[in-house]
Amino acid sequence: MIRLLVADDHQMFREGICKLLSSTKGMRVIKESHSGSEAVNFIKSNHDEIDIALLDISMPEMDGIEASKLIKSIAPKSKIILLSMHNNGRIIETASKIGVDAFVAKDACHEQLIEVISTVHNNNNNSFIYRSNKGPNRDSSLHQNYSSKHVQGVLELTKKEKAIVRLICKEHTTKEIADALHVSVNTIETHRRNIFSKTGCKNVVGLVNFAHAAGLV
Amino acid sequence: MIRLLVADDHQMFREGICKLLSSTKGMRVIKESHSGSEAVNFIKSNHDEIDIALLDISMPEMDGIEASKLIKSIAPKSKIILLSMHNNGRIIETASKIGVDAFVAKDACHEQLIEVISTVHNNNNNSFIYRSNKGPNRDSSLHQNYSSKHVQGVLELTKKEKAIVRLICKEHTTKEIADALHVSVNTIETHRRNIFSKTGCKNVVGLVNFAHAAGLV
DNA sequence: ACATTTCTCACGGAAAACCATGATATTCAA
DNA sequence: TTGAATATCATGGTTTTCCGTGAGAAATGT
Repeated sequence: MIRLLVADDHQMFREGICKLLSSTKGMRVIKESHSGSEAVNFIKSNHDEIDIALLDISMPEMDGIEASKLIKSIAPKSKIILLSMHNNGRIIETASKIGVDAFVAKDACHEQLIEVISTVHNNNNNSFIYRSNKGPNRDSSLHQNYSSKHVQGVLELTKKEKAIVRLICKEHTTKEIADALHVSVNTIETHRRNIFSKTGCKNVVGLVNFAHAAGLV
Repeated sequence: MIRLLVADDHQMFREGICKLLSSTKGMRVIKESHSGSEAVNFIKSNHDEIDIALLDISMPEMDGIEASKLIKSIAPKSKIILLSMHNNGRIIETASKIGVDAFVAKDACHEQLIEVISTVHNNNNNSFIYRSNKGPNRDSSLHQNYSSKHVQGVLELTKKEKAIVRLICKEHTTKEIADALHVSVNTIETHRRNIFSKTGCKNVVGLVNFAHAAGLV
């Protein structure tokens, strides 16, 4: 019996997927969560009750990537499968780097998901599984403009950078953000440049798209 | 027996919701579609087989809004319920104006959806139903800056405008878009201004967010 | 055929974004 | 404690966006 946790902020999707999984032989949904932090808290106090956590990338309070890192640190035996409706190549890369076991796009069918769950459950070689019907979207990587500093694998944004991305996505200008955070405009501009470097975006437009795919908004 | 059509490009969501609906007494999912155009085509050749169409806003080829208009014109008796993960106030407004019967956010639970389906089915007074657990997001409407031309109810973008929005969302500059469409930069700038007016966005960032909510990307 | 909308283009100007580069202070984990 | 990563700030310049305004041509629908 594979014991599952399912976290997704869209209740309708969560209920649907849980219904599908629950009616699959050998699987049981132990816990449904509406946010990353709720999922992490559950696992923190119920160490050995979950075999695999299915986490949506895009969630409020704490996104799937952040939640994955915490879960891997507090319960290293738990397997993690990320779900997402976007399939941004960079995010998939990040996921695999932080030890996530699989990435399944929501355009996959539920049989594929079930197959991945089984494989992950029976698999101990730490390989990374990717499933989608469209293939990873490499559009954004066309615009890669890494500075030499970031050539190698710095794929994650810092907390401050994430906060700035969120403010940008709320239509705030650089000046407004600088005022809000009580720092100089120059500082925010530097952050912006670093963020572009890390995410491979050409401009704010790409950044907003990235934020949607990464669940930052 | 309420006969349903369910259209959503994310197969996993579609399967889940269909499973939930199919196991509800009095409801039957007649047809699943992965795009707006597929849904429209089915209804075109199967006029009287569908009572209610559940359409996701965000779909490739043809979005839910576009599909709604076509369905209402070829099968006026069909009821339409729009589903969306975002709940942008402006889009909801548009939906109600074009005669959609209900708007249900994906953060609602499936009981709410079922209740709305029943209500819509038994309702002939053409009222518009809205269901979400968060309430419509009015953030973007804080930045309303309608020009006098558009004060009254021009809520929809033209085909060209939609095309331009899509290009903007692909990180193309105004000049690039002008070249691609073989028109002057001034023309694209005018389009941009009109688009901002219609959508109430402050800048491209807001526009990209709108595009995501409206299913244009 | 006529009115409305849509699409096209132009000019001038202000604001914001974007780029390159370099530098110092702080924080934090090894 | 000592690097490494993070966060801070600066200077000067180019490009792009954003705004207001006005207006003619093309397409569309009634």
